[in-house]
Amino acid sequence: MNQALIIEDDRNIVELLAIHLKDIGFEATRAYTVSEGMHLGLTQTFQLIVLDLMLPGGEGLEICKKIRAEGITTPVLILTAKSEEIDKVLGLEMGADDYLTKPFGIREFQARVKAVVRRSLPAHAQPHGGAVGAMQFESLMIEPDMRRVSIRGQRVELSPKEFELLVLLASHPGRSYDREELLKLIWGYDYEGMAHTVNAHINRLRSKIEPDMQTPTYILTTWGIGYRFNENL
Amino acid sequence: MNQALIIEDDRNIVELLAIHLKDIGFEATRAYTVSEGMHLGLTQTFQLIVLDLMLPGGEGLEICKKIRAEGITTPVLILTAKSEEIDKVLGLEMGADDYLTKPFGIREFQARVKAVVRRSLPAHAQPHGGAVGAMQFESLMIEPDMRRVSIRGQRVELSPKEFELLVLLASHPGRSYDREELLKLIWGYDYEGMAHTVNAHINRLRSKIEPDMQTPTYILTTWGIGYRFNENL
DNA sequence: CAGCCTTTTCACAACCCTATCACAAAAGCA
DNA sequence: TGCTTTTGTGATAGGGTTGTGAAAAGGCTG
Repeated sequence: MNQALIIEDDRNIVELLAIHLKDIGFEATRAYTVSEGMHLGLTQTFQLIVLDLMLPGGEGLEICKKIRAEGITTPVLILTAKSEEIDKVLGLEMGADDYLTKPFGIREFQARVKAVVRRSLPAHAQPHGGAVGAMQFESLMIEPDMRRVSIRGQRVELSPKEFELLVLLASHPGRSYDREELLKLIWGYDYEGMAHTVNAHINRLRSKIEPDMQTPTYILTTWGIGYRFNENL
Repeated sequence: MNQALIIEDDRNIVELLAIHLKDIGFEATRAYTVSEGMHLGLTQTFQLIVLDLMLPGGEGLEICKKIRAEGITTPVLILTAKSEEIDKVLGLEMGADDYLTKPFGIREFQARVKAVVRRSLPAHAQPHGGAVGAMQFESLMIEPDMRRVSIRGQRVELSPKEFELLVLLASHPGRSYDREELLKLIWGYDYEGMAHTVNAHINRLRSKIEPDMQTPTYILTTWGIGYRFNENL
């Protein structure tokens, strides 16, 4: 399994990241301070480093700089608070590969991790470009790469949230997600909204893709829990 | 598949180039130093060499010179920082076929690669006349090779950015590109401008090719994401 | 079958995103 | 160099999306 180094002082976030890194094939090593992170980063080998910029006891960027100075090319994904957007430039100049502003959605985190890691691999190890990951269920076609959803070849206009919900659910047919989980995954790990919001979005999504709203074909309700994508298609 | 040699010390750029060379049919061999590059360039056969001028441990141009001295005619595409424009003359005199200043847009990189490689092939291997790869959508005709766009046979004058945007979008109808992606592809891999800039260009482009600005025919908006070319034409 | 809890549906205000215009800076050209 | 075109960005108006309340409908439990 791939090794990831998380350098972040907020333990809740560390565990959250660790869990979702595991989903996509990473085992996480944890560092809660700059010195810890620096030490681990220089002495062990990782396929990914996740680095919080705002760390007590030192500027997070120093780690990035130092690691690059040592000739280590491990992809680095930087986490930064919203107000520090200026650091984007700085981060990329220091050798970071991508950055994410808090609070971010877990799905976006996973997507960015996959992207930077993919870039770090040699070209011949790349999965083929184009329509990778297209999914079809009866007359519903989902093409995440093109950001297109169509029914019987006819494109359906989905809002960002609707699209993300559909892709997430359709990626794991039969698995039920409760509303809190969906909020974490799509809205962000510390989103302060009501779970009820998810209902409204599912409702709007269904109205766009379901032939019959009374008896949904694709997005089913797991009563008392949340929603799932129909696994019998 | 064609073989390309990339000689460049920044690994991020190397991988970026490798990925996009693959798009246009090249398999990349990587060299991170002058000596590596020199050795590979002299001992293996490539259909393309991409060479960074600013390499640690030696003048990049030496590689070019040496290779040409050995009678190797592989097309060489030179990468150079903006301030070193003087080197253009020098590079071309040393036997380079084209050059590109950093940061460059991925699309431009691909276009230049295609151009130098095409020039290096014998005349009978050339694709036929100018209209190769022309695209027509209703009354809109796009001829990338001739850098010409026309509506009902009437030529439309597009600025460089407008033209590139149109060709890129029209090359993948139905696929949505977000603004950041367009900036990367057309403006350059580390362009630091605002995504909002894309809006302005799309707006100007539309005003030149769309019959009705209120309901665009060709360039559609993917709300919350970016733009796409109409796939139903 | 009644009561309670969950989900669905609808409406709407606040918010965010896009379209558009204007203008200054930058780049290209003569 | 001076002129023209292109380009980047701010400001603003308009439109779509989103979050939430409230009521209706549906399912579970005793």
